[in-house]
Amino acid sequence: MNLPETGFPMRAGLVTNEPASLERWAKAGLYEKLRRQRSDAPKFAFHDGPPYANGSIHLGHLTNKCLKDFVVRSQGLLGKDCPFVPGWDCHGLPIEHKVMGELIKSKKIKELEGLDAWERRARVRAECEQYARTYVELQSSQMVRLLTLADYAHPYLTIQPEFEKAVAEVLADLCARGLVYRALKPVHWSIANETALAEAELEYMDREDTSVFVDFEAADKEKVYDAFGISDADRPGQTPSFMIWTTTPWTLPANLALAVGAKFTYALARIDGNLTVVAEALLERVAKAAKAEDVHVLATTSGASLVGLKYRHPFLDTTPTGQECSDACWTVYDAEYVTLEDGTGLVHTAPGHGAEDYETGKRVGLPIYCPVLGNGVYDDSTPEWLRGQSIWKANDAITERLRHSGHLFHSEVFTHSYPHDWRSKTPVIFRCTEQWFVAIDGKYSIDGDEPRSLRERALWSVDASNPESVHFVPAWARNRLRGMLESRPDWCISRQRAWGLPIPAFHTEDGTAVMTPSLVRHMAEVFGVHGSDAWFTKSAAELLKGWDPASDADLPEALKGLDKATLRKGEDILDVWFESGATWNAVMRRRLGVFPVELYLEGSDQHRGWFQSSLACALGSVGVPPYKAVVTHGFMVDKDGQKLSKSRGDTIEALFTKYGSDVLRWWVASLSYENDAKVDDEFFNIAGEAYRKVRNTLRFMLGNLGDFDAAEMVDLKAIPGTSIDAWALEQFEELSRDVLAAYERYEFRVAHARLYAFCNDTLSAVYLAAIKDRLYCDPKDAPRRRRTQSVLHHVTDGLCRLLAPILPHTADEAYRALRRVPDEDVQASVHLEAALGATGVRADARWPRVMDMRDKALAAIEQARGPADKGGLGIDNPLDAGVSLPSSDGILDGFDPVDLADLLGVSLVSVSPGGAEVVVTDRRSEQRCERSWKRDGTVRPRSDGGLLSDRDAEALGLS
RNA sequence: GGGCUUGUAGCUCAGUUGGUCAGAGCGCACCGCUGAUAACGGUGAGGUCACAGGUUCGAAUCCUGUCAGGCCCA
Repeated sequence: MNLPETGFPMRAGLVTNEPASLERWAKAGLYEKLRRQRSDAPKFAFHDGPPYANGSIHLGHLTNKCLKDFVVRSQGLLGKDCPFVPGWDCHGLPIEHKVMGELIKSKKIKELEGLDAWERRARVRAECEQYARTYVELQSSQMVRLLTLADYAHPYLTIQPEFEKAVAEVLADLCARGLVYRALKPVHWSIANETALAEAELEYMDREDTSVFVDFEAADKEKVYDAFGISDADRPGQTPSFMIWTTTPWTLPANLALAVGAKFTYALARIDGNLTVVAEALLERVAKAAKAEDVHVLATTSGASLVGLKYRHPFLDTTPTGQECSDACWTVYDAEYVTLEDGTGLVHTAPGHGAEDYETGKRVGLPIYCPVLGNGVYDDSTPEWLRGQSIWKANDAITERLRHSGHLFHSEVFTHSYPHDWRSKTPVIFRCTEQWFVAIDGKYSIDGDEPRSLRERALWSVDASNPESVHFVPAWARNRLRGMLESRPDWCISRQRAWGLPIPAFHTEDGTAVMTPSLVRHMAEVFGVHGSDAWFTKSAAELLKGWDPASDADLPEALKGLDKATLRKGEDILDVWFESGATWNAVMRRRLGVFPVELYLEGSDQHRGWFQSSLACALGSVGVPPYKAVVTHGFMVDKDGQKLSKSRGDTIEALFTKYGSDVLRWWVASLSYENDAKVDDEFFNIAGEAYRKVRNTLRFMLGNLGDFDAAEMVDLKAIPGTSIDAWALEQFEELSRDVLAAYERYEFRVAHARLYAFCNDTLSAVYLAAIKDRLYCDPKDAPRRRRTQSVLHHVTDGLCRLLAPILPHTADEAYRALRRVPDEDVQASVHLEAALGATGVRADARWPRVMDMRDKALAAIEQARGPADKGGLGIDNPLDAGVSLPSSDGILDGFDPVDLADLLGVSLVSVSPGGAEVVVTDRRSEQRCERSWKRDGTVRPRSDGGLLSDRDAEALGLS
């Protein structure tokens, strides 16, 4: 008897054995070795999007990191060279915020307060860098433990000088295209610290404010009456007003427009004598608030018919454009954000003091007017009675003024939740500041092509009718990206922080910003050599050594003679999205020398993030999208499909030790990743079960190859097509084709399902069951046994390779077990292999029909198991049965009856050429071979006294 | 509130351009094997295809709306 024997254990012990594999791969230098080995192979350029270097890896990263590794390893399997440089996003507010918090907590902040602004920033940056590097280390080790294959020895970090240089290069390109401009934009502003604040730096606290209902007199009363359809005879002589409600009276000096909702209904009403326009639905509440007694509606009309009407400002005579409401200012517009929640349904709009107001202002062409200085007082553009006054005090002054001039309908004090500066705990305001923008609609031309804007180029690059368009998986991702591109406003790329890449702009003494392409290119070189810290430690003159204003063609004539020493460094840093948007340049184009890249693969949130920022940067810089294909995956949700709570569940380390990476990866491979995936412990357990099944199939095959040497391999393509070995081999080659095709299309779920089904159905249930008899009982060297082992070896080898992208540890373990590689030999690895090629074997074309007959026969055998009164024969063990198979039109001609019997698990099969039905017979009266347990009709006592069949007697050398 | 997206057996999912199936795996139940054994094999039960309308000779598959989720905005 040749029973299975293998060192490949049934129990995986992933918790200890995976780290051993990692160590082995590290010793062998697997990543570098693979690169060398594939140096002449076609390249597959795959680019890692940088996760943020903050915190530990969690479930959300699991899909992303596994899917990426599936790509890397499956491309290797397909014979490609797929270098993969992992990256981290290291700059940005979350880290700076965290670091500042720690500095405050540890009182170290006090040490910094005495320093000058640049020194202080440099110190904070040093802390931030340390913080980021700590998390890069942590995450990197976790990703390694997840068995992902990447150049972890040489990651890209957005804080590396060469990376910073590459980002600045892209910025220089955009400048050269004329896409970068400076303009006003409202931001959260802390008056106490005179600085812009980000969302994360706000604390919402209750605050008491005065809210006012203000009447804005119509500029042309007749037009208002027209809008309400009031006939000439019915028109009152009085001039009607538009009533607004605001909680920030101090922004009224900056009022430039009113907004209404086009689809709402507005009433022209007389409220205690006031003739005013208010949303119909809010009229009652407004009247009640002011305790008005006499309310009478004259007429109603839609918001749409109010659009375009003009009004007079309650206390200003001229707009900031110097005109008297003949321009775009002081007009009623339609805006989507108008609601009937509260107020009057007419919204006071000050583009310099609100985000939505700003958008409206941009849309209809209003100036972005902000009469408030950084320290919170009005500037000289305001009326004398406001000039130099603090806005908080002005609230009262303005309210009083309105009251006296009869514009104040009502005012009341009330408490609401209001944003405060997290450090000074003082209320924050919206204030316009100068920011850097990338123009989305500015046309430019590259290499003399037709001038088109970033938006046009981006839309075209994702347009399905463009033959060179980006490929999207899943297909709807195209629409999602397009929708966002269509509506996105200009990109604000500046931030008022320290932890980031400085925007290399300088300012002349009169405040003019200087940032020419060649100046930025010069600074790119400086960053490349000294890192961006140089911006904080060196003077403008030092930084600009080597840049000659006189020969800078883009510098206005007036500035050509400027003295570099008089320039002041800009204090803005770049939006981190700009940095990650330029990774293709730093990592792929400059470092690896490939552009554009084959594939970007990220979560669906990156439609707004990385996919878009990368596209904008590349189109502006090179004119070509950075990626040829984009794959997106969904998010992790809990068991019930709800958003995953941050505090939930296990740490990633706990998952490693509880299940092992191969099990986690097997689970990820099973996901339809384009949708959201539910996570739960139970699912990992299920994945573990499936993993064990695959493992056991491998183990059984390895066991039966324990005495087989690859040198004994028979010529596979010479195997007769009617043999079950040819069938199995062909099944494997079909599997291989399907799995490789699925890998090529990033359909890991399909590959996963095919592999699992092949192990269970094709192998475990059919082929392995059928060949057991010959493997166990044929003489060791019998041609039939060696032939089967040859196929088994080939299939095992091939299967390991196909599994390798998903189960890197287990596949390698099995691959090495198959070759009996000693532990100390670290070189052999399945991950260096490509998939097996086709052998050219041709299984008989009748096999599908033979398998159909097998199904029928199995059903008949199942039937025969039942007791006699249920039409059965009472046969429990299939080996107690014999089967006669019908072979109409010669379907079974040339097939070996022993193969057929093994395929059915019965003792004997006879072929009946004229038969029509499968006939099962009871063979329990026949002798049973002690060795093979078959009752094949040749069993008789042998010379040693045992009851054996002919085959088994021969195997034992008995007669 | 808007853009994109999901809702098919207890669970995870397949179901191409509307008309042979309402399918697979897991789980569950029952049975076999005991020379893959903390394994292996076989059989079976389970669904008004989220809900409500509509188009059609006919819809899980097309349209509209509702409900419940997800991502990103507002």
